[in-house]
Amino acid sequence: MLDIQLLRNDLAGVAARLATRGFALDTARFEQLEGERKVIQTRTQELQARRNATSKQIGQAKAKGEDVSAIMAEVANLGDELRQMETRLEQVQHELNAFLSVIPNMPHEGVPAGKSETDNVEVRKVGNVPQFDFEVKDHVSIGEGLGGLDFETATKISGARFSLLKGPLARMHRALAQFMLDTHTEKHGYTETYVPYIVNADSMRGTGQLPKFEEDLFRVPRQLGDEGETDFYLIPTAEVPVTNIVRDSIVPLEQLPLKFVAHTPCFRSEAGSYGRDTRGMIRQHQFDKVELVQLIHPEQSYAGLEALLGHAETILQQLGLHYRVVKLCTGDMGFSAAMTYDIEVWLPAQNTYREISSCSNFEAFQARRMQARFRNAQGKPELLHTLNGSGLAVGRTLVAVLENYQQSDGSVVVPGVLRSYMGGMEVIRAS
RNA sequence: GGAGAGGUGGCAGAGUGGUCGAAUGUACCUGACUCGAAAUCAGGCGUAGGUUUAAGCCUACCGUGGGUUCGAAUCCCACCCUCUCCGCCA
Repeated sequence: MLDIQLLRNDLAGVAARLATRGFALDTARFEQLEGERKVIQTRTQELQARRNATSKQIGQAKAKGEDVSAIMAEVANLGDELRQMETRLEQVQHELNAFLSVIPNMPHEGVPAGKSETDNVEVRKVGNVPQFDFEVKDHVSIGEGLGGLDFETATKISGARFSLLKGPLARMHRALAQFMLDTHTEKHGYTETYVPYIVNADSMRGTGQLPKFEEDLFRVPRQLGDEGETDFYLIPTAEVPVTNIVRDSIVPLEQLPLKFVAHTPCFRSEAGSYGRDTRGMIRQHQFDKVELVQLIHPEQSYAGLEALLGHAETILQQLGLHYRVVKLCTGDMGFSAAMTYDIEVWLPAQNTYREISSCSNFEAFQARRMQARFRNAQGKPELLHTLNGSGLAVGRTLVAVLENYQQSDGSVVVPGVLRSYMGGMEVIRAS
């Protein structure tokens, strides 16, 4: 959510910056709602003040045993108008809130302007494109050849866009997650967390998945008595439960930055992605991810983003995988982000780079929705900045390892850093 | 699932219809005393919003939402959460 004060003070400026990411801000609508709000709120508060003063008089008069019927008659007339005004004010504020909550974040000045992913800017390439002296297979062929990847059975059990891992591949999947967690906690100073995978709507609103992107989520209905039926949601990323740790709270200055890492499954409906990445485990309804989250002082958030990006990159470097970092352009960024870097790993079978991590600074956008604050040097509560990034997507990392470490005989070499997590196994061969 | 207790400021804890945004204690800040500290004394100390050049004035907030009333922390209803005991359970 943007700061409403910013819209009041510099509506044209906000509209201009939002336009760079392809969002047309309805300034006329805002001005109309704001104007209405102003008039109604002032009037409402005026009436409330009068009611309060009069009621106080009644109390005092009664205490002295005086007759209060005259004052009572006076205040009786107030009631109707006040009720009307209060109702109207509530409506207008709801409308304003709904209007604000679907406005995306403003891109940081350092974000390149552009319309789509073709306008993203490559920041760096790390490592080299691996060369093969045989025809490379994709991870599906490799995995099925090894007897460890079984989409047919997964489809029987659940349906499309699910996968089933067995044997050494399942173990490598676990090894990857362990390796990532250990690296981030031991080398990068993150606190490991175990969090709920099912969350309430408030948490989804806090990080910006709701109200705009409900169709991307899996919703879990629950019955609570007759009326109070509130639905749960499966998390689409650990960003949601982890960032919401600080929702509605004030963090002491000396505790910043808070750095959390969590390994969770992620659930996405993938509505609207029919026909895309249907082969393999690139795009699934359920996948594991190790997520990095930082809750940080506003002055440090951009330095923090670079650091967090580096933490994610470390994993790929340790695994010996070639990748590149791209800075997303204004038109390609997610709803809540002010700046985003994607890390794209090289997949030889597709002869291209594929996203394996996305690291963003949300500035105060999420914090404002969540009322996540810290106590600044002056002792006043101030909004935090929030950062998060994948460190990394486990399923896609497994894909990258299978494809980049394949050998001509169909076996796969286990990267050195994973071997201790796999009982010393050096090569995965067909059983 | 059954029975009971409870949710008030950073914390503890009063307050059961009127001057209560809320006693008191504690923590914290400022000042006095002191060489300094402790103790003591005095003062200050919630959040959000509106309005104003500003000082200020005003509004809302006592788990959440509704209701009764001229007036609600206080009364009524629903819900959420916490705790205790019993049952069940990984």
